[in-house]
Amino acid sequence: MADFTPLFDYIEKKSSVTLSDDERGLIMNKLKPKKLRKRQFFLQEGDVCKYMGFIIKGATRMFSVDERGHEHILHFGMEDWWVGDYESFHLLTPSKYYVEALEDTEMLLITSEQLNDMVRSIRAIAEMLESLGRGAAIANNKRMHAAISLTAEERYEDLAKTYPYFFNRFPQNMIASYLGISPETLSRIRKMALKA
Amino acid sequence: MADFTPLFDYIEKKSSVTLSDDERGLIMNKLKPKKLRKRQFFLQEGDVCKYMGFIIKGATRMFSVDERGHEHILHFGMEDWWVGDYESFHLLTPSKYYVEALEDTEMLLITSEQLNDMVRSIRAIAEMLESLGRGAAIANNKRMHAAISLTAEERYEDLAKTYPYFFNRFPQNMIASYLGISPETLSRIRKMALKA
DNA sequence: CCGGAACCTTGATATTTGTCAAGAAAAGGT
DNA sequence: ACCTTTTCTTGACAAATATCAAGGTTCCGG
Repeated sequence: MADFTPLFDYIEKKSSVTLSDDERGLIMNKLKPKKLRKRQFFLQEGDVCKYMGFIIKGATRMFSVDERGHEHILHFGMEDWWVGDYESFHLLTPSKYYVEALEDTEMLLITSEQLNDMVRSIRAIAEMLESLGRGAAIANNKRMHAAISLTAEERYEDLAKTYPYFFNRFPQNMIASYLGISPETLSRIRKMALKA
Repeated sequence: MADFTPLFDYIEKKSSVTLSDDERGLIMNKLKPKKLRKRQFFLQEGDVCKYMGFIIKGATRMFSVDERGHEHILHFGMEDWWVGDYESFHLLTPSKYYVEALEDTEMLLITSEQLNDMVRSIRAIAEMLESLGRGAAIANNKRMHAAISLTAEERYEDLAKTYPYFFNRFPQNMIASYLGISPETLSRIRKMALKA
């Protein structure tokens, strides 16, 4: 039996609405548990992202691979985050991304139709989505602003402040990829930062 | 008397819901027309962004200024776009950005409370916001992906495909700022592109 | 606990992009 | 149409970052 507690807590926190027992039951019927082993893929390039996943435990990365074979990490995922290619999920277009488990991961999956059902029937879900959308818009703006206005070093420092726990959890070469710089450059930046 | 037609059309298109005459009247009461002359500021750094503006006619840019005095354009705005600092608008925090008219501009302004009222009373508005949020999330992901994975030249080509009309409307140095590169680099990239 | 894989660092060098400065071209106001 | 301001281009040079290669760690599975 999967543990839905983190999801219930998350919905109530994001929506500031309490879930009834009926609603909890409904949610448990709609979301389907899924386990991924480390290195297993949740989504592969070219596939349609049929599910969004809520992470109960574990971590993921979403990345693309360019013509030269280089990987570019667009998002990490961890406990209490939703993962998946939002564009593909909503438009049903083939994804340009991979989503891969970085640790053994437990998720709860939902399809687009099921999500729409729940938005209609459960007020807390609708409000959670609004809140999620707002937060994402604000976070995206910040990250985009950093990308166009900061140097690699400043982006590193910004990330270290915003998501310090990334550094305990993800290998440095992936953090470099997330920042849009090479692993070597990140290594050198960190050496500088120690002295300063 | 301000012309609300573009806004009505926009709401109906985004929501796929038809507005009643009552709803149109309500909208006309809530949104307040505002004209900006070229170079006039809609928002200045340090101020709270009390209004979001829907552009009827004209164009704007939203930008920050760093310690070295360099400007970084995060967003352009033009007809049928909403402009303002979303973070400041929702959290009522001082903005880090300026929003400036690049042409004589006519907008319709709305406050956070008025928007909330309308979301509750007019279904089309709620759906428009959902659609807007979805579209913004998708566009943000694309732009962020471009920022971490493409070279300056590739980002230029991508922009030329996605928003070709930017080049007719905005000076090249601003487009460079939007791309996160120097005006000189953009000039050189364009020269290369002609030959290739 | 051993061996391989993944990860990190460092150096040398190449490439990309930024900076500064000057002049040319274009745009805008009166 | 003229003058001023803004914008664009070009060149020389500097700085930032990527690439390639090698060696040293650390981590993990058997």
